[in-house]
This record gives sequence, structure tokens and C-alpha cells, in this order.
Amino acid sequence: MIHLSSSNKNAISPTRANDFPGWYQEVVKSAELAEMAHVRGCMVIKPWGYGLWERIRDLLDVEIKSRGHENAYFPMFIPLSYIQQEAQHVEGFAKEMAVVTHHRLEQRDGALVPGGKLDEPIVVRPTSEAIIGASMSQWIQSYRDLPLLLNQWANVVRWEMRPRVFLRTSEFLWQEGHTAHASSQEAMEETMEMFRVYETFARDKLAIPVISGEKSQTERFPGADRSFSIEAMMQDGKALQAGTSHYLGQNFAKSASIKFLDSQGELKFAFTTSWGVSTRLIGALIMAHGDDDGIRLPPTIAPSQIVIVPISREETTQAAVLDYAKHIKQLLEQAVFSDEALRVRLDDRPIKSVDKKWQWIKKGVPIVIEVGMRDIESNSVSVRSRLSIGETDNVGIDALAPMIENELVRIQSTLFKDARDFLDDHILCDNLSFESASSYLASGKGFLLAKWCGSSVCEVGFRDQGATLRCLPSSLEATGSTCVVCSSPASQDAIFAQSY
RNA sequence: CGGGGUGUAGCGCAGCUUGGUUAGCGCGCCUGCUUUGGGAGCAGGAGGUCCCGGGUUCGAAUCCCGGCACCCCGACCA
Repeated sequence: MIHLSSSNKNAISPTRANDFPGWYQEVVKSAELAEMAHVRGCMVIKPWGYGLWERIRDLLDVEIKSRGHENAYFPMFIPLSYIQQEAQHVEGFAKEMAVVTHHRLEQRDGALVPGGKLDEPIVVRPTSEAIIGASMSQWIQSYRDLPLLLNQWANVVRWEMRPRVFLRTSEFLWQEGHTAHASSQEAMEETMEMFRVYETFARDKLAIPVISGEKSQTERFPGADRSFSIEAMMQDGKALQAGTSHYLGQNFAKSASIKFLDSQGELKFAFTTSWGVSTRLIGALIMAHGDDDGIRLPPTIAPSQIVIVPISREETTQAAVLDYAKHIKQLLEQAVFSDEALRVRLDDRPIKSVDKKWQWIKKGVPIVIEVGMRDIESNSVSVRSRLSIGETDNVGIDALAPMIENELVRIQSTLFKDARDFLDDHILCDNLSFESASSYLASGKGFLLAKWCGSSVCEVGFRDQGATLRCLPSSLEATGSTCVVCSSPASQDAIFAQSY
């Protein structure tokens, strides 16, 4: 190992410890992931950030399709009357709906003003249950038409009060699955199946450990009978809902009239589900894995896993170094990580190599390979892992491909392990008094795993501490036997935390 | 929509309290030389409606009034 780092200076500031929100924004900016657009609450997703979304999309799309779902596309404009059909749905989304009321602009006194008022206002989809339900009602007549398994990759709009890039923007990208089934049991199985897909995806692809569980009644999706979420922990101890799966029962079937004749000739309402993850996952990646030098990307998700930086300041050697770099690129593209060929990028931009190095570190590329004349002469390269940016490893070409494959595996598993250790270290599961639990939650340093009696009064017992009931975990058990809020006998386990 | 904060070069900021040369600094950018496996050095250079509008004044980045935007903390949420 050669130690090259001559200073303790971080690539970005502030640090996580000094100012976590400021750090988050600086990571987004310095990694060129996105920037806020001039339209309030909207973001411009830049190529590197969109590359992350493309990875998420491509990997998840395989999982979705392999379970029999087909992609389709529905309009982003929804007639107001469709939205009005499901009462809970209306209540949940009305406050954040963008409404289109005109269909034309007119010149008036030198300014463009809306003209052509619509008879019925159109809302921009905040989610597509309503409009997909309308199609489902036409497409489904018989039990032979079921199950109907759809998914769409789309943008949605929710007029948010307090936008934060990737975490809460007025427009965001997501995937929304919508299915209809003949029986409650089958719909419930679908809900759980996709829930497990998200849980596994977060763990194996994003390297983010999650706590999965059912949402309480008050936290449920508007219009759902049951909602399930995966909750990830950010490095400031707050929870981030990273994916949801909903069992909608017959609520939307009734409001959209999704009916079918069963095998006995009886007309019945279908049972529907919906499930989604969004560009918020990129925010989760940042806050789960980032360090004080920027984002750190799990190799599975990195748009480029390896960046090769040629080092050749003398013009006479540039061609040779570039050729060598291309050779290394070809060599590595034969190697494999997670059943895919390595994604290798050669950075031959005409800027200083040391600047390139720092740029890629801030962008979270798992491995940067630096090559120069010295490497050519010794038939080797310098390998710098994102896990230890201050050192490089000199690796002979013969050993390079397997070494890189191993290092990518190590990075993927280390990021997951570190995140899991952090999660484990920041879940308090002692049997606390209400006062102790309150002060712990108010500090915002982690999750509380505690017993809950199930009452909606106790559910919001930590409202003053800024904490809510995140989910009722399916695989964790709290100590004690009484409700952390009211002290009456309780059997349900609950995760309380501050959240994004 | 409440409470606080901030708007000055691409980015980060100083100057404002107590109005007074040509508005500065660091980083970045451009040119040249030096350096040449490392977040380099020297010299020169480009880049500003000091958020917008009004007011006070001989004179406003600075004081006053009114807007707007962004950030942080709440209420709301993927």
C-alpha cells in the first residue's frame, strides 16, 4: 500500500457531524446528481443521478416482469371526477394536487394569460389508482381476466410544502404496480410478494438494510386496507420510507367498478393492490452510504463501477498511456460482478488527473484505476477503492480482473455491513419509561423499538418529539409487555422514529 | 402556511452595525512559464443590474418601506 494522502482535508464540506442537511445537499451538488429547477419544488436530475435511477429501474424491472407483470402507460392527466370516487383517496391527496384548469394561452396586454377554461378541471396524477382503475373496469369481465398484473414507470406530481431534492419534490419519478385479483387472499399474497421484492432489492442491490413491517391505520396509504413499508435508517438516525406495498381490498374496485363474473356466474368486485418505489431511493443511497468525501455507491447501482484515469502530463507519453488505459478497460470489461459485465469508464477529458480523481470520489465510483508510464513499465495499475481513498494498491495486470471482482464484492458487502451495524447500533429496544423514550426520540438519534397497545391515541404519543410510528415490524420483537405510552398491557411491536 | 436565517463573480464568503475612492477575498475558469504519480508554484487576465421595486440622501451593497427567492425548524408527505 502506498499512502498518498497528504492531508486530512475532506472532499466536501460541511461534514455529516457538523451539518447533516447541509452535507446532504453538498453531496448532491458535488456528485452532480441533481439540482433544484427554477420551478418550485422540482428537480433537474443530471446524468450521474439519472444513471442511478436507470440502474434501479433496470434491476427492478427484471424482478417485476419475472413475476408476471407487464409494463403499460397511463395518462398523467386524470379527470377530477375519477379522483372523487374514492373518499379516503380524496382526503389523502386533495391538499397536494396540481390542477389544470385551462387549455390555452392568450395574448392580453402583452402578456400570456390562461384562456380556454376547461369544463371539468384535470388533475395531474399524484398516483394512478383512479385512472388505472377506470381501465381495469373495462378490461375485466370474467374471472378468466384475472389476475391483471400491471406496472408503469412514470412521473407523478404532489404539491409539496417543503421540497428536498430526491426526498420530497413536487414531481418525482417512480414505478407503480397495480394489480387486480379474484380473491382477497390472492391480492394479499401479491401485496406481500412485492413487499418482499422491495426488501430484497434494498438489501441486495442498494446495500441498505431495512426494517419492514405494516403501517398503522393512520399511516396507511389513503384508500388502502393495509399498507406495508420498508423503513431505512439514515446516518442522522432518521427513518426514510423507501418503498410501500398496499392491499387495497375492494375499495378501488367499488369506486371504479372493477367487477367480474366468477366461475359460479356471480358478479363480484375484484381485489386490487398497488406498490411503488421512487427516486427517493437515491436520497436513501446518499444518506445510508455517504461519507465526508461524498456519496459511496454500491457497485450494483453505480452507473460506472470503475473509472480509469490516465496520468500523463508529458505529451510524448500521452498516446502510450491512453492506449494502455484502453487496454485495461477492455480487459476489465471481460470481468463480471453480480452476473453482469463490469461497467468501466475511461476518463480522458483534458483536465488534471488529480481533479478527475476527486470528482469520481465525490461521485462515489467504487474503484478508480490510475495508470501512467510507471504502470506500463511494471505491467501493473494503481487501484484506489472508494472504501479507502487515501491509498492505492499496485496490482499486476494478470491479477487485475480477479482482484477487481473481489474488491467490488468487498465494497458491496462492506457498505451493507456498515449500514446494518449502524442500524443495529441505533435501535433502542430497552423497556423504557415514556419519559426516557420521549427524550431519546426527541434527540432524533435513532429508532425506538417498543411495545404498543394499538390505540391511535398512543400511536401519536411522541408527536411532540417529532417522532411517529414508522411501522409494526414483522421480524423484530420489543422487550417488555406494556405499551410504551400508556403502560397498559400490549402485544404489538412498533418502531417509533423521526422521519423524512 | 407559521418561526428563524440568508440573498454580493460559476461556487463559498467578507464588507452592512457607524452611508463616502474604481466593491473585495478564497476556490474555480482563461493565458504564459515553472512543477511533473498528484487536492502544485509564480505572473497576467476574464467575469458583478451587490435578489427586485420604491424611498431617504449631495452620495446607498450599507439606512427605511414593499415584494420575490432560497435554506433551516414546524404542520403535510414516496
